Amino acid sequence: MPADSDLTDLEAARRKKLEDLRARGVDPYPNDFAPEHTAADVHARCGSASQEDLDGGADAVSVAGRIVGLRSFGKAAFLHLQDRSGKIQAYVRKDIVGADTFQTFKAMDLGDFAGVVGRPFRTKTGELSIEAAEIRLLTKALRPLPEKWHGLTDVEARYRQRYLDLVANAEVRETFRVRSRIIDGIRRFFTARDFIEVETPMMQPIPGGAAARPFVTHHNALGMDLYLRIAPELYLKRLLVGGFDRVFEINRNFRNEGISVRHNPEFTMLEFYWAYATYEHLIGLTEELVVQLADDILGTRQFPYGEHTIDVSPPWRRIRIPEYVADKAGLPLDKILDLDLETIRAAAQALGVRVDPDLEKHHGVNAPGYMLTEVFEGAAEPELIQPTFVTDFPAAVSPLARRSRERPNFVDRFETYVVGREICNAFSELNDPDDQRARFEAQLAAHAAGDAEAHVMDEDFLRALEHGMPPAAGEGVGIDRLVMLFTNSPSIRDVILFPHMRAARGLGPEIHAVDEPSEA
RNA sequence: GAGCCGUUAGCUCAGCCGGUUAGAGCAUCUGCCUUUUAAGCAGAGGGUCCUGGGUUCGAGUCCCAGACGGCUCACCA
Repeated sequence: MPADSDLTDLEAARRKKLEDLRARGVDPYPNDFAPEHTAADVHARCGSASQEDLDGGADAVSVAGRIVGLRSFGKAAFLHLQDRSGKIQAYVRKDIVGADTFQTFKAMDLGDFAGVVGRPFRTKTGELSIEAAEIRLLTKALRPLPEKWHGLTDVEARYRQRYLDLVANAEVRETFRVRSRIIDGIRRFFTARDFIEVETPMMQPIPGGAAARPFVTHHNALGMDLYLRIAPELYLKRLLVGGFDRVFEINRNFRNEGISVRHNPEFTMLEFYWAYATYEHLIGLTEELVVQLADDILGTRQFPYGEHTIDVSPPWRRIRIPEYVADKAGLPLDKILDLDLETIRAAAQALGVRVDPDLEKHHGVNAPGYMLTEVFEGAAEPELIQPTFVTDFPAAVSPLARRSRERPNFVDRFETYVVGREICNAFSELNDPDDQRARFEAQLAAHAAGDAEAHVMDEDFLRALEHGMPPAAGEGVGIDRLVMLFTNSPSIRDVILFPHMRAARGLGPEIHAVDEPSEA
């Protein structure tokens, strides 16, 4: 217990009550009260009942929750209990519960957990309430709740002490309920289509499947470095080789990159692979998935996001990268399709897009493809507000995707954009092991030239492809961004319960690794 | 990583051009109060003004450095 001098007067008052309760033989932390109803149960059961109905003798209910409102008189009080379902008011009278219980009740504060047993009734203002025949202290809270009217608004405190944010802010609770329903809806969507859910390694000896910088950790017993995965792709494809020809995984990816309103170091991805399908099938499936989630969770296909109204009704708009750039820049499409560097450079100029000056150094012969993608993203992303499928990516930026039959410099791939953000990335999968090896080698060359995020060679993956991977299409969906969209949340931190922050002074980590990770 | 902005009581916030003992509401404590719902009435207590330097007769206020946070940009999904 902290020294008295370290306590605020609010904490000291609560500890005094704690000691007084113990002195009177009241356990401030019991675990023998089992509520039979939630607040919502009581409202559902009695919500339509009139005062006369209830006076006719309603059955007693028992509820438990945190005291989030308390209006106390001399010998009676009203309080609101909040549980997972919502709030219910209780009315406590000294002449009903008895002097001893009432004395215990007087030691309860805003923020304590309490259990109430009693019959529902209506107050004279009409609010459904429980007339307490019994009230129990279930947990004494030693620190006060945030202010009842303004709640907790300090963003730093909201993220660092999410538990207080959840207690104080109903819309935050709702956001995370929606998140849960989205993930549940995705599971049901895929299992209904005969996909099986799998879990592949989060710690990988070779970080593959995406272009990103990984976190490194170290396994002491094996004496080897492991990487937190940046994507599950190469493992899920191994499962296609193994005969699981419809698989999905919902799990975390980790990328050692910047933090922003759209980026958290760990984020949740849905990835799924569907054998004998193409990216065209995935376009239809993606529309179906999002529409079903919108119908089930929001009950509408038009909903607000910031200043926009998003409409997910299919079919969604489609844009082909070469056509878009040629058209916007007023340059010939055939030159773009040939990946003519000077034409693409002219397009960047015409569209006012600044391209990475190291592109050519890093990517060599692949540079035109990278540059075209940058030009497109720079020019188009801000206007991709309604759901849009962007197709015809250059093969150079898609080392795991199948080449387009009509446009061999391009691949059968799409990204889905909503509100200027990528939320899906999908393609027909490359299953030609020799082409895959050549693509890896181009990535290795880019890495050697200075691209820290280039893919690395994975010989076992190539060996698996040599055993034969069925033709397939695969897709990744950023769950956090989908939840942002559905909950009208401006920051990814609003949809991640415990987003990453710098260590707070005095509350930072005190554990240090015994074995330091070896130098990468 | 860069620029801009912020940090005052448990919470939400005032605090003017640098000038008495840093304020308010809620919360807390004491008293009264058996249908309130931001309950009410009367009184009281509560501060590392983010941290460390500096300027000044005097710093919450001005300057410098740092910590943490927000926004924008960069990287990226």
